Parts: sequence; structure tokens; C-alpha cells
Amino acid sequence: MGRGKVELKRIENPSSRQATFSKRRNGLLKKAFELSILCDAEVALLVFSPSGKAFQFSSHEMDRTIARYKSEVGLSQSNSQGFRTMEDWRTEMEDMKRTIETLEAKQKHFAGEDLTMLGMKELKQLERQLRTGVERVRSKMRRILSQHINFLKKRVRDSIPN
Amino acid sequence: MGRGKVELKRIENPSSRQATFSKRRNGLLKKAFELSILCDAEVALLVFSPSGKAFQFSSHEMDRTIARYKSEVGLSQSNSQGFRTMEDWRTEMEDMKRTIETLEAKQKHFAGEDLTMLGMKELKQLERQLRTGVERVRSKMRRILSQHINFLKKRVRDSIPN
DNA sequence: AACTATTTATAAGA
DNA sequence: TTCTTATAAATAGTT
Repeated sequence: MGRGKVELKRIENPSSRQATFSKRRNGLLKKAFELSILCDAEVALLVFSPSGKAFQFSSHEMDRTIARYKSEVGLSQSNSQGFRTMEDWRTEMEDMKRTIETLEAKQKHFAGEDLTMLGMKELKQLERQLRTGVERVRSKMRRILSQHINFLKKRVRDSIPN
Repeated sequence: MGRGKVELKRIENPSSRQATFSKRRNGLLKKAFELSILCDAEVALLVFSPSGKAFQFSSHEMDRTIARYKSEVGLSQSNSQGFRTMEDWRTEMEDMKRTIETLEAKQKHFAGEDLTMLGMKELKQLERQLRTGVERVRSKMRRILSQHINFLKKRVRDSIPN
């Protein structure tokens, strides 16, 4: 519904993700409201933006609808396992942060950015890796192209009666 | 969105109310799903038809989202300052995991691995990026080399008395 | 359940 | 965020 078709996957660009979130969130809330009115249905909708902001709609008392859902599902659900200390979380988070930093640095190196800290040895290694990458990508492209060509040849052959 | 415009009020005819409910319920569930994917949002939707039948969608565990809502509502004052809930930690961790996955995938692509899922368009873009990277790395190497050479030249000049 | 004429939602751009 | 506009989607009325 817009200038272009959009594929169903996380929008990577943060600002267009935010813009889309804002528009679609409004659309969804509106439609939830309309459904409840038009069809006399009980509707509850909770939305949390990636940044943690909360939005909601409920045709009746939210708690009532939630309670209705819970009774519907059954009153199961116990939170047994998995005790982790805050310290465990902190440690894991920091590990991940370091991982991300390392990966981002490598990424930049592959893009030829931030090369200041690299010596000749590392640069040579990097160049080799990049050349290998280029070769593999080209090889993949050639394979795809030849598949297309073979497909076309077959069509041509098939279209010519013996 | 149809042959005619409808005014926003309860549809009196029971069979068209049921038909509309069925169509719009599906549309609403679909849009809730799309919002959660496209914008990486946490969404929970509960719908009860007038006849009492239940429908639901939740991007995460329904109970988790409901708990998040309740904590949001219940602790709105103490939380608005700077308190981080376990939920916030979990969310942040998940974001980081996704980031790492994305970065690792890119890394592989730069190395020419895991190209299976890429189309010709992406491959061409990747090749361009790699070529740019190679060029920049080479340029950096040339710069370092010429510095070395200049340094050596200077030593030679300085070692020759006037 | 299908079929379309229309209405809506919304992607992209400013 | 808001407005605009071209297009993609949803869906009302009908079969």
C-alpha cells in the first residue's frame, strides 16, 4: 500500500523503521477499534515499540479482556527454571558488546575504512581476504549467469521443432 | 475499502456482521504480524467474537507481553525515571543478538561465503564494496611504502656530508 | 469461498 | 512529525 511494495522483514534503516512503525501502529489501532465497533467484538491490543514505548487499545477494560484470555487458555504457566543473577546478565551483555565492537571494526576494515591502526602485514592479509572474496562473488555470479543462459538456450531449442 | 463506504457503527444484519468480522479479524491479525516483523515491535492482540470465540496473535510469549503491559501500568511512576526492568535487559540482549547475527552474516558475505541466498543484484553490490575495499587497502599500503621510502631517502641524504 | 469495484492504508519523498 | 501523492492492500457488496 504505498509507492512501492515492501518485503516482510525487519526494516534495517532505523529512521524509516520508526516512520513505518508510527504509521502502521496508528493503522492497526484504528482497525482494532473499527472491528470492535462494527462487529461488536471484544478486542485488546498491546504494542511496544522497539524503543520500549507502549501503545494500547481495548474495547473493554484491558484487565477484563486479559482475564478472559487467561481463563480461556487455562491457568497454567509457572515460572520454574532459570535463575540468573544480575551479574550473569551483566557479564553476558559485556561479552556481546565486545563481540559487536570487534565485528564492526572488521566490517570497517573490509570496507577499507579505519585502517589507521593496521600495519603492512595486516593490510596485506586484508587485501588477500578481499581478493578472495571478490573472486568467490564473481564465481557465484558466473554460475548464476550460466544457469540463466542455459535456461534460455533450452527455451530456444525447445521452440524449434525438429 | 469496498464497493461502498460503511459508517462506523455496529452492523445490524447478523450474517453480514459475521462476514465482516471474519474478514476484518484476519486483516487485523495480519497487520499485527506485519508490524511486529517490519518494525521489530512486540505486539499482542486478543479478539473475542460476539459469539465468544477467541482469536489471538502475539509476536512474543503472550504472557510476557501481558506482564510487560502490567508492569508498565503498575509501575509507571517509579519506572519513568531510570529503572531498568528485567524485561528491558532481555529486550536489549535480543537486539544485540540480532545485531551480531547480522554482522556475522555480512562478514561471511565479505569473505565470499554463504552466498546462496544472494541474488545477482546483491552480488553486484557486494562485488563493488569489495573492490572499493581492496582499492582503499592498496592505497593505504602505497602511502605507507612511500613514507618508508622517503624516510630511507632522507637517511641517505643525511649520511652524505655536504 | 470467489470475485472486483472501491475505499483505505501506506511507502516514499518533501 | 506532518503533508502529499502514487500505489499496494483491504474489503463491501455480490454471486
